[in-house]
Amino acid sequence: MDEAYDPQAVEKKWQARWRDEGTYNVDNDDPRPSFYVLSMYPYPSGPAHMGHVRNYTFGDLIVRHRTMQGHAVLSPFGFDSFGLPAENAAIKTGVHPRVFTEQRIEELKSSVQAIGAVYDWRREVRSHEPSYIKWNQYIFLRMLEAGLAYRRNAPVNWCPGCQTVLANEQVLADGTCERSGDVVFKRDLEQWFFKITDYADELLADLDGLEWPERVKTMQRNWIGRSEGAEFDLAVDGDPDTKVKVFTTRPDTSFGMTYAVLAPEHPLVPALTTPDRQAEVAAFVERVGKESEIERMSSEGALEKRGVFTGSHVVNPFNGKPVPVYLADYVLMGYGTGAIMAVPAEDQRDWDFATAYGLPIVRTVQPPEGWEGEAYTGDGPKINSEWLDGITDVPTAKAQAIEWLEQQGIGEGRVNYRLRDWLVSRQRFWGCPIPVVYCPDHGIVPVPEDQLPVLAPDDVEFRPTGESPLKFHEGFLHTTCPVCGGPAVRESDTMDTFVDSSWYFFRYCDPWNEDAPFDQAAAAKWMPVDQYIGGIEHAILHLLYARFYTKALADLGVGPKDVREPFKRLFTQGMIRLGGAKMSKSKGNLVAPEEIFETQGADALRLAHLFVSPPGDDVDWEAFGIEGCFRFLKRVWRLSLGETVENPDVDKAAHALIVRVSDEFDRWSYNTAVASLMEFVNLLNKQGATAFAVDTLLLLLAPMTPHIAGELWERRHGTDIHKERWPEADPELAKPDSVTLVVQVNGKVRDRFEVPPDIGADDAERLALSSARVQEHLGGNEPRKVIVRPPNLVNVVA
RNA sequence: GCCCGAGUGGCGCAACCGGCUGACGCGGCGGACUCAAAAUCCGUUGUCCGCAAGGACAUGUGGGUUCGAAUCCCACCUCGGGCACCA
Repeated sequence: MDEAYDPQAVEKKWQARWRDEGTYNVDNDDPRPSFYVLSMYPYPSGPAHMGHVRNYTFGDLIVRHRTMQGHAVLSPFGFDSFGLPAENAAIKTGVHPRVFTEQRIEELKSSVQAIGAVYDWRREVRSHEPSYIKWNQYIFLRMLEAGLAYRRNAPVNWCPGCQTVLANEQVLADGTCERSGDVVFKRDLEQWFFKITDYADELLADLDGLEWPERVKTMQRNWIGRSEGAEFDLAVDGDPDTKVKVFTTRPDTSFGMTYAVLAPEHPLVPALTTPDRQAEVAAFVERVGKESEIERMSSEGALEKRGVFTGSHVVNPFNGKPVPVYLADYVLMGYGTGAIMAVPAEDQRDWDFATAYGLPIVRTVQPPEGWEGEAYTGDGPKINSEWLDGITDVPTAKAQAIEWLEQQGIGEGRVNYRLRDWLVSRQRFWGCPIPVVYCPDHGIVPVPEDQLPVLAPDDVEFRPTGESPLKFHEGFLHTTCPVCGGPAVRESDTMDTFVDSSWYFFRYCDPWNEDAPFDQAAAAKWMPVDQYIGGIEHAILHLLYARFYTKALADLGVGPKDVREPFKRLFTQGMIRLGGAKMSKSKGNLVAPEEIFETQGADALRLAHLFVSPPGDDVDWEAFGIEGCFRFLKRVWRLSLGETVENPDVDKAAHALIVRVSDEFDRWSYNTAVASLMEFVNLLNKQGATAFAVDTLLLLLAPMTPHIAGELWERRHGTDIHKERWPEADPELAKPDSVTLVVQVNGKVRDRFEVPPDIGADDAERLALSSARVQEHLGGNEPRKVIVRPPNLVNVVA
């Protein structure tokens, strides 16, 4: 009994057992009801940090809890093992990215196991392995075949110092290259895209059915950015065959159009520029072309410098009046039609521009009485709008304007999205090669399926040029055309690593499959993921791409037809800070989980993560009550191995505890669940521990602190607690014998009574009025009113 | 600027449906054990007044609804996050 709690010994023993026994392996024909729990697969960056620990603690708790509840729980793990850091390391040290990456994987894997988190390791997936690359490429080709993957010329970030394209993430906030410090500018290049915009509407609509945090759904809605409006033609004044197409969300305001604006890159700019405006327009277009995205998007800067008059006019089809055509840097070629009608009275930005350039302002919506603002964007009756006048609300006017455009045959109702197609090609080595070749005679030719995977060669040289070594590897580059057998060139770009992470959760269902990315029936058994867990930083990119992929796979016949959303429930955990700052390697303020494993142990650390705050909140490491949790576990240890007593009151409390903690687990209220267990241990220390109480305590602790729970249960019973069922309370015993009746006078607590839970209203009132303290506060007067809420409260109103 | 979210002891937080504010833990204070320390255990701990019994005041600020508000409504302040020329 005097043996002290030794977390290191206990944790090592149980981790080895789970690994060797495969306790949490689960087969695809498991008859129990299935449940899929998944933590986002990590980029392997070395040993786990506190963020990982937090993530995997919640995931593991759910895996173990659901298993105890009788589910077959799929809990796989893998690695997002392609990516830039490994390539940068290769350039610096000459070590091949694979060697570098696999070392990091082993480090991360071993510290994930040291947390005590359990997975079916037979299903491990690593995105850099040929078996994954093959099916990643296969899906790409299916996308290509279906027209969902395409190649086109697009403006991308170009760094002149590195002589290469950069990902958006590599461009710093000030518009410079993170590596060379050069100013990045836009350059047109042939790139591969996925047609995610085909799914814009479905991606938006299906958000409604997901049990995700509202803010993540809102972020996705904003990102997709659906707007309804109309598209119509403006004929050029004096040249009616040339038309400028504009998009607007407010066709009802068209009578108030006093000018039109084109993006500087708009193809009609040369045709619309009159000879006398030539020099000024050319200078403006050149200047905007040289501006970084940051400068251009900045709302600072004098409006007078942000536009230029072309010299031409277009005709407003609504009233036949000509209006001047300007160029402005704030009109973007990539959205809508790259041209707008400007209605300064109902759009603040147009108002500002019109004011700066002395252009007229005509209101078409009557602002409310006392309106003192400038542009009015609210609802109201139409004015100055001929046949729209008299309509009292904007939506009706909008619909009529669209109807008119369609009747006239010059425009139509139209929906636009902010969402752009997904640029997936990267000029990098350490990624999944794009499996196509370019033939002089046959153009883009997919690599035949039986030649997959296309693997990058190992004998490459990593040079600090910023360019992919694949581009210089003659043996890789030169191949033959699968169609004609003639000489052809391989694509040397690789895929964005977000492609890898867009379907790995399907592969986990059937990672052994050699004939397909995964078997449909296996995927249908587990998918969608019942509980997905990860960081909020993936709120848009990964989660949107994975949703797109799931829909596309279903439509391609690769995925199960009915699985159109990958993640039914999503939980995003908070960030870990230290002294207010975000915890990160670069800031050097990392607390290594190893330090805790070697002292208080993984169980104490897990418990501290659960206890410190509600799971979704950001937490500060300084707030962690790791000592208190360690102390608590030591008490549990002593209590469980000590003498037990008989005490029906304590057994009763244990039944109540089961009800309470089960409810707290269901509500993700893990911090209060820990508090409940601590309170219970305090009770056992005072009133003595019964055998049932200790067993209950250990069962409830098992998902949270699995090592110590396993050890103590084994010492008490010789069996494995992790094969036990989650306890169930006897509802009769869980009911309290008495409750506290609070007696208030005028809403202030003046007395308390212990009463039976089924006390009647009359008895409660009588008891309350019998209180000397209540009578004192009544001062001899009759109460004006008595509110009775048995069995908890009586409020006497004096 | 717009859209979310949050403000409760010295600190992390709890109070689930409008009904005992501060559970649980950290920290502090006092004590036991010890030559001493660590570990462990016990007590105490919102503020103010009072010897005490007790009382008053307390959930960012100001109003409101209600027998009763941390909780609901209105206005404002502060902090955190997201979006930000998207026509």
